[in-house]
Amino acid sequence: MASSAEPNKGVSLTPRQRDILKVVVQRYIETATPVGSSAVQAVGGMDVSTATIRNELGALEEAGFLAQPHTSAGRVPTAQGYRYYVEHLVERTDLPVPEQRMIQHQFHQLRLDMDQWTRLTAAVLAHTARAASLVTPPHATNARFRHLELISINDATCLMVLVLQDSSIHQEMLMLSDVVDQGELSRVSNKLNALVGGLTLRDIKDSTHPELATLRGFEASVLERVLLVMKGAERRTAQEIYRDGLSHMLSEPEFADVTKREQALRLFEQRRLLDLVLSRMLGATGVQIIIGGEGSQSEMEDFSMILSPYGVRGKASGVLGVVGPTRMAYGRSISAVRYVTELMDQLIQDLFGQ
Amino acid sequence: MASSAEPNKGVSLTPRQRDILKVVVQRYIETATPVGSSAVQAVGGMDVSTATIRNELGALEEAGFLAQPHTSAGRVPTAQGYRYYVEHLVERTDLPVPEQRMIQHQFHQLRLDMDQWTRLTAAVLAHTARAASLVTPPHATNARFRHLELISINDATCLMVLVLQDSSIHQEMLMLSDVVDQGELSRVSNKLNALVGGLTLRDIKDSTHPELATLRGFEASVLERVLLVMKGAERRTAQEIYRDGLSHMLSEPEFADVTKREQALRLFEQRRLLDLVLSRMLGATGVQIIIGGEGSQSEMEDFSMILSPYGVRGKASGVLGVVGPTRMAYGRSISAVRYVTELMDQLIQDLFGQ
DNA sequence: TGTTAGCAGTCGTCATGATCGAGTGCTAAT
DNA sequence: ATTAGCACTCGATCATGACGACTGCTAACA
Repeated sequence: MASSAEPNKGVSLTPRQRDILKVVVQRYIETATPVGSSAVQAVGGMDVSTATIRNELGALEEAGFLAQPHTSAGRVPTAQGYRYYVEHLVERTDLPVPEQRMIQHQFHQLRLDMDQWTRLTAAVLAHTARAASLVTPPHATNARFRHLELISINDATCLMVLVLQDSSIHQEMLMLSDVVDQGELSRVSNKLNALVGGLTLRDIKDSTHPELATLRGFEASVLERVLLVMKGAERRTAQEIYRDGLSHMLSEPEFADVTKREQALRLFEQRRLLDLVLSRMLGATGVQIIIGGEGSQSEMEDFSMILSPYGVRGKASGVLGVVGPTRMAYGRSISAVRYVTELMDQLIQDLFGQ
Repeated sequence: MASSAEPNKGVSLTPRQRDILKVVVQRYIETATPVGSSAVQAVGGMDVSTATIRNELGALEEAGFLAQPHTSAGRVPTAQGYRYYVEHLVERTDLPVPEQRMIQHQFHQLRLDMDQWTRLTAAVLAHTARAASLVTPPHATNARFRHLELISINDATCLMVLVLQDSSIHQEMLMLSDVVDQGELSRVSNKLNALVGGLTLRDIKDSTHPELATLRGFEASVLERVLLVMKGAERRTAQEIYRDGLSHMLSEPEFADVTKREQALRLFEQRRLLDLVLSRMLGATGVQIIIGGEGSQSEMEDFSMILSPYGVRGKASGVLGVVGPTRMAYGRSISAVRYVTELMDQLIQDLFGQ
């Protein structure tokens, strides 16, 4: 299920230490306040004394799983502590069946286009995980030409609508150097449809079709633009990242602080960083958990992400997941991401599966 | 420029009172702290004593333009005070020319589709006004059929792509009851294109064309779906409201409070209320200023909006503007909204103008 | 009559300091 | 290995009082 950036060192925790670590993490996730030895005893139903627990807590801190904000405070999980928790300790529960039903219902209820569909996914995910969600629309990794339409807007402009095999739609305004009327536009688009219909970017470039080489000025420039768009469609994670549930994240107590809040908003509004992380996910398998921005920019230090690629690899796939503070409800979020991923896999399989 | 929900009663302020009110509002917008008599004297360069100013402040409070948070605090503008300010007192400056240049540059630099265009508008507006921005993509009030394309996805599904005259693109999945191959789909779309191309919703309904009445099962159901989509395109403010610059708003001091922050996020995330306000704007002319949610839901009590319709009325128009706390920088925001509106008017005129 | 100086009074803000208690680590006994 | 006990640390809370930013009012003044 989870990636492991670091192999968690030569750690071998005793069963009791694992119990204690689990209680500390769960309790801290719940209350957002440092967890002391007596709380562990009470909540965890331990039948050892607080002193023993204190010793164990000390050991866990020594090993790097816990930290103390200040001398007389309880313990707080470190990134490594969370990592161990999600890998070995968290219970992998399924979403309650009624909730599954409700979600399925929402998807089947509406006839949707891809964008609305993606938006709905983001909303459902945010609501279910009670966290901020991210979803990229599904798209193919190999752009394959499906259909081109050129529509005259005015004397100097036309609208180019390009549909790819993954049913993604790309539109662009074309500035014309000469006046070209709709009849001519239709002729050009028909010709190109016939010539490159069903081909991938590579196919087109490698094509030895005699007519391709002899395209005239305007036709050639349209094709060039088409190739550019197809290239863009392959490279980009997505035209847009759909987001929802920001309010869930910002009502967490860690964001009472102004600077923390601004950090969160920057992370969420700037496309740059998200693009980076999400596009990396496209190559992965299964639910990935990134804690404290492991490996990537320091801007994500205090955030965790639970992400998963979805769809049919190559044909129509995207990434979905949730973001939150490192102290996020991993259990619930993982369940939600996993379930929604499976659902999307299913839906896309039905549409694009061979 | 501005709408006036209330005709500002029988108010006649003396010149001095207007000066003082102006200083109080400007100063409060700047510092977010109540403004006292001595501050008015210092900032406003008044050559009367603080005592006199106090008298005037009392009068302004009496008249409903100012309020006191508590006995020994300075004055704070009321909604009515802001209203008077934006109607009579605010200086209508233009955006500095270098800034205008930068904005123009951004728009001309990129070849864009409508959605990217709208997104850029939101970003520019947020950045210029240093506030949260809202933009709806331009669309025609009378949906006019332009082009239909049906694309087979699999045996039971096809993708319907509908382009309207305003160059808005609408896509939808169609579930087929029978297997229909691409050839048949093309035949149907060609037929419909020929039949209803260039017509409005009304035209189509009123049409007496003999072939329209004799459409068979599948063809009829496609047309029906087309009409549904066109209807939807007319009614909705927009498929999507583009938002940006939320971080600007949330870093205002009034949103340090958790409940205020959640109120802001609800306002921004929920489409319902925004839809309502924005669609009302489509019928208006010029920059509209809504202070403290005047007239509408109480959920907007502490917020102001500066909105403006843009585009070519009927052919391709939308709404853009900014949102902020009632204590927002009206001057700058108004300039920004006005300038961006003019720019968009220009751009759309170039594209769709007769 | 409009303006102003002066003054008593209100009330939030801030720094101070005492108290409380949650939680620790250590030690010595079991 | 576990545990009871204890001294200690340190943030959170709260009352206190000084401060000062305001006010409104009154009485004198131009």
